[in-house]
Amino acid sequence: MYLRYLEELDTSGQNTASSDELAELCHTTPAQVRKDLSFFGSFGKRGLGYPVHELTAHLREILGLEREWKIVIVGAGKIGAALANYDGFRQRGFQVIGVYDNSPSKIGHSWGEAVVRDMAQLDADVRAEDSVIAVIAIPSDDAQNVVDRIVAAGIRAILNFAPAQVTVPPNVSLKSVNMAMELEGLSFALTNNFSDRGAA
Amino acid sequence: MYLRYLEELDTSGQNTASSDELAELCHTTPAQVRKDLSFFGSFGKRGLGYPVHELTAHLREILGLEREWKIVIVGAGKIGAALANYDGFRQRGFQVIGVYDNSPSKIGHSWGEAVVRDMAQLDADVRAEDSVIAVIAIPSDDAQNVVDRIVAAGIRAILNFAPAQVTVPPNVSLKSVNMAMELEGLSFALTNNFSDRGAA
DNA sequence: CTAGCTTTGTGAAGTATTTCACAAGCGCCC
DNA sequence: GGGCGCTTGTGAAATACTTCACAAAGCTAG
Repeated sequence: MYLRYLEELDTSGQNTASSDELAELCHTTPAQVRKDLSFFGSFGKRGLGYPVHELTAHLREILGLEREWKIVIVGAGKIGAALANYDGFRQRGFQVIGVYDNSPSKIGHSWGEAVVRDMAQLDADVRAEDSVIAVIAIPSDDAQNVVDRIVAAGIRAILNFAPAQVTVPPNVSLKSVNMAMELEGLSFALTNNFSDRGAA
Repeated sequence: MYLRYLEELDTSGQNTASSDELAELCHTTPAQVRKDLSFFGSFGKRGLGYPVHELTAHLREILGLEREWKIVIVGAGKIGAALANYDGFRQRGFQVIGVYDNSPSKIGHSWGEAVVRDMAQLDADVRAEDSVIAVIAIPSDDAQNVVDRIVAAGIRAILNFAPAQVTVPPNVSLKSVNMAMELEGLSFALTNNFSDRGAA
């Protein structure tokens, strides 16, 4: 989140940003900002603040964003199609290199710029590439099977949109986005007057 | 998350579940399960575990899911269209009652079952309904404007898919899903061998 | 070069969350 | 009905996270 705002400040031409300023942007406290950043190093200048451009570069390095990441989308249903054409990924430097499905009615069909390929090909395609993140957008029932398969194909990071809790070996990173669960969280907040100021 | 697994156990006919069992399903610890549930009441029976069916009902009540929630999707772009037709919402009992956009080329166009209506109508439509959650699926630039507008229209809960940090008054609940940020989290995990076992 | 204003980096203090560990309750069997 | 095995609910201990507060710098101006 810091990176996002720093990039904004950078393009707007601002040279330095204080922890106060970053805190306000990120809805947190100056002390929090300083502790967070100090975990990775000592980037600021006392009396001045943090050098926006340099800190941006440092954070990109820390996050591993210097490397070019590629994405394969698994599942060419509604969500998969939307993600395949979602500009946000490209804008943040993630390149969608393929969309896969195992339904014959979808294979070969082209969606936007991407052509849907057979799941069976995913293995080979992924082994050829390095630095691939898989985005799972398939029905819950198949989720674990497909995940096991792409893990076997050598994928080390998965972003899961299937509303199912999938399990991966400890050397694989997994993040899940469960939209219905988010809605249920909002339902709870409303019902109990919590006014959940949810994370980014 | 407990609710999700309890429903599964319930349909599979299991009558009781111990904290050990729930912990394993949810990738947490038995003590955590017991503390979490005890916050809301004393649902279990010592020596036996938790009554699956009853606890399911309790959790649904706690989460406010007895009420029927309605959803309006704001933005008929790729993400909006996908969400409008996403079955997961319906499956979890959320009813999509409208899709809105302000681009004339999209208004009137029907997407799946929903017809895209003019944003200008949203005010009136929402005031007529109670228990509406807005799902924001528009470009970042407009996000804050649109959010201000629907808040003014009386919406009290927002699920934001725009990759922008929006601000809402304290009596409004907001959750944001930022897909690019999730990917960057995975990038960090991979680059630093963290093997992030991300939340649901 | 010093005084004064600003802002970082960081131990220490203060909160919050998680885990431990065990008494108390429940069901079952004899 | 009493003993036994199991599992909850919960204070207390342990751990994690956030905030405080202040010394150590840097910048500016005179």
